[in-house]
Amino acid sequence: MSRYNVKETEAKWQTAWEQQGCFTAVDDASRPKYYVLEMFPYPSGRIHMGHVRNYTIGDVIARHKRAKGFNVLHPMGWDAFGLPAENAALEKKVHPAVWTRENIATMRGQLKTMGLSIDWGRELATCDVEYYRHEQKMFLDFLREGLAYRKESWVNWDPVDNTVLANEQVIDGRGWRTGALVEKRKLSQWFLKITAFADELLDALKGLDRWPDRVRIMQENWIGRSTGLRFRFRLSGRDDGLEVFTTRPDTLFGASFAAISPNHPLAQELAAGNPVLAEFIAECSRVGTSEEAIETQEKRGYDTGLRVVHPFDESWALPVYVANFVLMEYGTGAIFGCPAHDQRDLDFANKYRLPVRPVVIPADTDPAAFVVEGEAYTGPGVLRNSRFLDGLDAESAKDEVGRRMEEMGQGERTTVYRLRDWGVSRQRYWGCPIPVIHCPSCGVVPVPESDLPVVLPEDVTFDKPGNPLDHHPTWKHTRCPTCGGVATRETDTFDTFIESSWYFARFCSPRVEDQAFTRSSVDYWLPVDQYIGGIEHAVLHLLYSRFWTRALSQCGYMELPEPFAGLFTQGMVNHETYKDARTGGWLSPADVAKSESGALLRVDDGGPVTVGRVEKMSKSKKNVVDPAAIIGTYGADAARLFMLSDSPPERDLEWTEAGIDGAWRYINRLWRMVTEPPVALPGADETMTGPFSDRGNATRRLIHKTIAGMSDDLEKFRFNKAVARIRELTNALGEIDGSGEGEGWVLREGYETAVRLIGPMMPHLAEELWQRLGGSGLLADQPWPEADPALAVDDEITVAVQVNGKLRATIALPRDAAKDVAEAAALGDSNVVKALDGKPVRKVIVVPNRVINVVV
RNA sequence: GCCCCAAUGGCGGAACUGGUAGACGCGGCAGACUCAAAAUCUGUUGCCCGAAAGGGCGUGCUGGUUCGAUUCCGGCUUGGGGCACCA
Repeated sequence: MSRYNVKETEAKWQTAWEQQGCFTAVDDASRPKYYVLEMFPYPSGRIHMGHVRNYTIGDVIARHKRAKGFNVLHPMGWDAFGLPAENAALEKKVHPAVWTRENIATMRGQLKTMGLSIDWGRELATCDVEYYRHEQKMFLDFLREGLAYRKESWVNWDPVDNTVLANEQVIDGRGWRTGALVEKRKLSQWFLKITAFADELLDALKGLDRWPDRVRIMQENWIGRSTGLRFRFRLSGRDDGLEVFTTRPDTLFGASFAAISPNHPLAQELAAGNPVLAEFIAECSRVGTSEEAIETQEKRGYDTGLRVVHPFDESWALPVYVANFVLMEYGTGAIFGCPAHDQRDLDFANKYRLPVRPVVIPADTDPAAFVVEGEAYTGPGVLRNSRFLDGLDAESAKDEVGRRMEEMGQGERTTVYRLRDWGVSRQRYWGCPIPVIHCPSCGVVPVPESDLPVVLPEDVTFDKPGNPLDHHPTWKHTRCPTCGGVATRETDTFDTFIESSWYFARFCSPRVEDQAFTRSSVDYWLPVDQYIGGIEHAVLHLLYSRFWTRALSQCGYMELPEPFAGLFTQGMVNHETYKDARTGGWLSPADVAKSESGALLRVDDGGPVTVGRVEKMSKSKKNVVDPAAIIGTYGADAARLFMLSDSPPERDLEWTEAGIDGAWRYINRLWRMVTEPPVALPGADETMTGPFSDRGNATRRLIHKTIAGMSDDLEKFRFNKAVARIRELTNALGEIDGSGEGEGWVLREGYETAVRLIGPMMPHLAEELWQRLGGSGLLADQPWPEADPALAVDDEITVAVQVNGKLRATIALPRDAAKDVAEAAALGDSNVVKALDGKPVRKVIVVPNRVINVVV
């Protein structure tokens, strides 16, 4: 029995594909294109199982589309700027550039062992000046178009390290390295006007019909377009007013307080003369900048003593609080609180003993008996206790209040968005320099295009906290392009989401030097036909890319409404967790083995191990399996097969030893089957002739059903079903010993089909078997098999017969049998007669080719 | 806190648009081959009653719509993703 030599075989075909330039994409307007793109990896050091899953899925699609005749673009690059490289610099004393480039070299080598059909000639890294110089130009164009501007905004500040912290570096309100209480600081920063496209970004979601619904819903909610009323309260005892925004003007007569954000100018003004309020605002600023931190904290407020006058009742005053749950970024930074109909307002009112007055009463409820205590009522209803609104439904009441406010000139109906402009300044080293100069006399001056690129200097040190660009002896010192005087460069760098907002376009012409991409290449290749990545990018990365595409189009770079026509979001790769039963410390799967009794023990000292939950593979829980080790042992095809088997790709997948073993066994089974057939196969160049044994005919039906089914499965990303189907076919082919009439032919057809169908999933094994079956050329260049429609459907169908919805029998009927024929056959079945027990038949429902339900 | 998603045998999952629940795989059990083991192959395997034929129950919980619900609707529970400076 010969053995399948994975190592040799996989290396052999990888070399063959590379030498023949199989996957090199060439612009060719005469052919239909297909652009497959997986989200490019951050070069963290080594590839992980999430990458293996992502790139396996993408490669199956790319190879399938190639076989279907498309001109496929399938590139790879590196999202190479970012925080981890700077952390490595601090922790391991290695320069971010060195660390990043070494990681890229390692990961490129690892990816190449996966046998992906990638055009490596288009590889790019975003930390290379050849890449980021173009986004500096784009930024200057955005500036010119009014899409970029400066404003003050808040950052997390570590007062010990004197450093700006990312949200993930703030743990329970403290800096991750120093443990110091984090403060909020105001800095002048660059913003991109994504809100200018809010309506477009929202409305265009409808057209993204090959995106998952949940991603579209998440983006819709993120943009958060809502219509409401902006109006002005009169402040008693003051000349100015307080402008608030509400989406519930109907509840105005249920108001019991007004609240402003701690960052509201009025709060700042009052704090100047009020140390207690100043302290309260300072406390609020100690919570981080993230919305999560703000929304989950206990709702607290400070009564300013100010009162606002109810717009429809001069004698009605409401207290004004500074409240920690009011966001300055949304609406006007001030609200009125109606506790009965808003949960946050109710929690607040209960804490500060403010009145709770229901004004929207659900239909069929006695208004006198309707009380709101712990839970706010946010459903529909009829207005009560609301003077001129009484009796109206909530929607009409909103209109009525809006109309009257507009009449009085005290407010206006308006649309607001939850979406905020995109802050792109980062006080970090390892990123693209922002191409502006600060001049003491001219202010902020853009770097002239002729002076681009602004190159990130690599001769920096990390011995002091803060941004190394600030400490660099010469880099930031320059001359003002306008007046020629002494000036300094901006030392902030761009948010790394910028690099990932246009890399898909750069892949279209990655080597062009004087522009970001050629117009003809993006006109041909874009949009990306199928984009694949994790659901964690559902909002930010995808929304920024959609914005960037529009901004580039506005600046004349291209004419493209949407960057990604199709999107697929894959699930995570999980693994069981293990702990040392004595110390409670996490153990890696490699440190744990099953004993003869079946218990899990430590490999090194035989100590007891407790098994924890199945969780996302993470370094902190040590439940990681290294893909390189798996590929080294079982080969890329086994790893790829396991990634596609069992779990549907959008769901989480649990990595198990048993699963990879199963994939490995299947590969060897297929190898043996094709290389050691039970009878000599007819030659590859002979023409197939019948007749065939009954078993042969049945198998041929299955072969063609498998082609049809698998083609459909691949189009719909049902890779787990595709794997099940190919296994079913393999099982059936294994039943044939070749003794029946024409069975040699059936085996040849079956083996060839199976090999071609597994091509996208297990390309190395498929290529090797294709060669051994005498196939011509590379399998990678072969067209996808076509199903014979006459063989792909059954003539006879098993139909279920139910009595009152319960299954009582199954009967065999010809395909598409007439209703009366089906009904007669069903009623004649002995089990059905028995179940009917002589009762009169009231109705018979016949669903052709599926079910017959007899109702008695 | 807010937004989004998921839940089916011992396990991963299948079931097309509301029409035979459990395809395919893993694991288990029994057998073949072997001195033995591994590998491989064959049979069997949702749970309960039954010798069998067959019957009852069963898709996280709970209520509804329907001739018929894993699938649609209402209310929960548990787990996961995102929340604007992780990528």
